[in-house]
Amino acid sequence: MSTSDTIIDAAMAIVRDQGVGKLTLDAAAKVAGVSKGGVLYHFKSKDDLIRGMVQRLIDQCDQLNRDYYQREPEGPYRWARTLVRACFDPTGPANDPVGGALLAAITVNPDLMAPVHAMYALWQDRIASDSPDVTRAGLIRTAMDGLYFQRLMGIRLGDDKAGECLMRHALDLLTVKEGGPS
Amino acid sequence: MSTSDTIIDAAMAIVRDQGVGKLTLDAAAKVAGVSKGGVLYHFKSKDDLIRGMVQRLIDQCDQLNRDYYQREPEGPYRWARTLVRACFDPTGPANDPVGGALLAAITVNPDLMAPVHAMYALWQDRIASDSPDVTRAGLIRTAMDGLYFQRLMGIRLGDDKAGECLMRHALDLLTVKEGGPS
DNA sequence: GTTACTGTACCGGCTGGACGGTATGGTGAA
DNA sequence: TTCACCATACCGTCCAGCCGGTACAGTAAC
Repeated sequence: MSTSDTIIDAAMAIVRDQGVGKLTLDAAAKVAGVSKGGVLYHFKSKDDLIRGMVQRLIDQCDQLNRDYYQREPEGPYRWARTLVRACFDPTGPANDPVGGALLAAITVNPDLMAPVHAMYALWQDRIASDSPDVTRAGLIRTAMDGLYFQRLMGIRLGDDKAGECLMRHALDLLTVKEGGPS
Repeated sequence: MSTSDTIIDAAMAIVRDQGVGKLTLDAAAKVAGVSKGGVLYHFKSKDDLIRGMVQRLIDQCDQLNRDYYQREPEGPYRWARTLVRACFDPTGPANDPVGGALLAAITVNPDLMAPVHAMYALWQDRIASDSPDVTRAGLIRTAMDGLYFQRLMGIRLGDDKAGECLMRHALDLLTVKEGGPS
């Protein structure tokens, strides 16, 4: 793994374990096993480091979604269903609040959220492209954001079983019933 | 209004307008029209100030929910419906990202989130108390968290009309149909 | 009513440390 | 010897928290 990736991993770990406030160039360097100069060689500034973290998160999420999309059967709400599945992937970046990258971005410099906004717009388009009821799909998608939010905030509402139920319920709402009511 | 409240208002305004990173004791003092010494007289430390902000937010949310609960017709999912209505209140703390208090808390010191966790548990109990399908109610509630998340992150997925649709759809899912499928 | 004392509310300067960023030195591979 | 890669040393700034004051009530004894 490249040094850049090692540094990003270190920064992610700090945010996850100690909070955004503890993310400093010194700390990231120490955890990554390099010097601060090393960090600043790969990232011109702290903003740049956070930019890297956000990009990493986006890439991971996007890759995860593409993988799940392949496995998801065709039909209406395919993208929305994909989003639900990916959100409950135990190894995905949604779990294990690696998403602290977002917290770092929005607190240090809101401009760093631009790539995230772009990605959200992209996902919105994807969902809209194959959802018979965009509002329904949007609601479920927003619920997935809620899960993300709860994980970021350290809120634990139910056990794994409750999470499983939630996922099934969400997928159920994204299944078009034959002859059912609108 | 007491000086303490004025200071909290000032801190909230700073977080909302300039971001969490700009929240310093000096800045809060300046906006509140007192000196830093004055701030530290009312709040023993910066953590203590953020504690006050979080508590204010919790109180506001709780009050809003109680108000809406009174107005909400009786029946199943009453608490869940209340939560949806309150979430779309244009004057409520959910809109207009005053909730930056949460960002301040989780970034500066995750321990400060403890009161929030407690409140979430309380709401969970309320919802569970009158929801025929707790998973359904939990999903909608999580979607409301998602809205909150999107607002915090500056993500704007649809216009006001889309928001209106989302609310109606959520309420619709919390309406027990006569003779409908389970 | 005046003096002495006490507590509340607030001011403003100071400092020690942390942190972002720079400048420069070193080192191994090509 | 050149260049990518990283280390070390250092600087300027910012900020939390501390502390010595001030103003202004009460209040109580004389």
